Amino acid sequence: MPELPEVETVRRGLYDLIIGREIKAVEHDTPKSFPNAAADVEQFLIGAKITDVRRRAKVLLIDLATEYTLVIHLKMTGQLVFRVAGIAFGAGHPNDSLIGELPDRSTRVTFTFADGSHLYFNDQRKFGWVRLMPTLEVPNIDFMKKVGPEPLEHDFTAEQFTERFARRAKSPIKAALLDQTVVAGVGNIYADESLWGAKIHPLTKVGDVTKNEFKKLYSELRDVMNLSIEKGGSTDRNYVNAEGKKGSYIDFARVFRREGKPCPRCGTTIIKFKAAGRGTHICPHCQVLK
DNA sequence: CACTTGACCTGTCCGC
DNA sequence: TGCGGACAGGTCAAGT
Repeated sequence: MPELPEVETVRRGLYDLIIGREIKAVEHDTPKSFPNAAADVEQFLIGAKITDVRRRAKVLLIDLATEYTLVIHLKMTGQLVFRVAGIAFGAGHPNDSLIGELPDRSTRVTFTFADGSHLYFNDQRKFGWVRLMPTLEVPNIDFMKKVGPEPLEHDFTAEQFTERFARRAKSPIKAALLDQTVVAGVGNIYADESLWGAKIHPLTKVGDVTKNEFKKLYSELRDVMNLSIEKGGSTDRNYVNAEGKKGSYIDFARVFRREGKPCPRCGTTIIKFKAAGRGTHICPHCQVLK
C-alpha cells in the first residue's frame, strides 16, 4: 500500500504526536509482525522515550533514547495509528476517517505509552513488520545497504537519476522504476503517474528511453510525489495517516485506477493491463511503445 | 549479475 | 445468496 509519500505523511504525523512519549508496554498477536527477543524488548523498549521519527525509502524508523530503533515496514496494508487514551478519532469524526475503534481485528502490535495513549500497528495482510534493533545497526540491514537514493533530496539531480538506470538497460522502464535499488520509494501508483507525465510506455526498454525522456521522468516523479505529500498521500483502500485519516492524492491521479475514463491530456480512454507483474494504467495515445 | 516469477496473507469484488 | 477466481499500493527467494 504505502509508497514514499504515504510513509512520509505517516512520519510527519507521528513526529508531531509521539516524540517524547515513554513506552510502557507492547503487545502483539503474531510473532511475524513483531519478531523480537523478549529480553531486548524488556531492556531497550519498555521505559524508553521516543526521540525521533525518520524515514528511509518506504521504511519508518522510530528512534528511542536507549539508542535502539523500531524499524517498521507497512508493506501493502500496514497502518500506524496514534490514539489518545479514551478518545476515538474514528467515531463521530468527519468522513475522512477510515477506521473506528482500536484495536480491531487487523491490529498486530499495540504500543501503550506512559500517559495511557496508544500507537497501533494494523496490518490486514500480515506482510508488514516491526523490528527492534540498535540504531547503529539500522544502516547494516541488507535492504538499507542496497536501497537507492531518495528521489526528493534537494541535491539529487536528473543526471544522477538517469545514471541509476544504466545497469537495467534490458528491463521495461516500469520494472526498473519499481526496483528499490535503483531509486528509493517508488511504488505502483507513482510509477504509473510519472510515466504518464513523461509520456513513456511502461514496457519501453530502459535502453530505449532517451536522455530527455529520463529528464522529464525525473521531474514528473518528483512533482507527483511532492504533490501527493501535500495531499496527505493516496488512499485507494487501506492507507491512513497517523491520525487514522485518508489521503486525497487519488482525487488528483491522472491514470492510476482511472481505466475507462478519459486521459486528462488528450481525452483518449485510459486502459489497464499487466506490466512488470503489476496492474498498469496508461493513455494509449500519449504513451506509445517504441 | 540481470531479469522474471511465485510466495507471503486476508479481504473484496466480479461473474456465473 | 453462494462460490470460485482474480486482484490488491511491496518485498524476497528461487528460478532461468
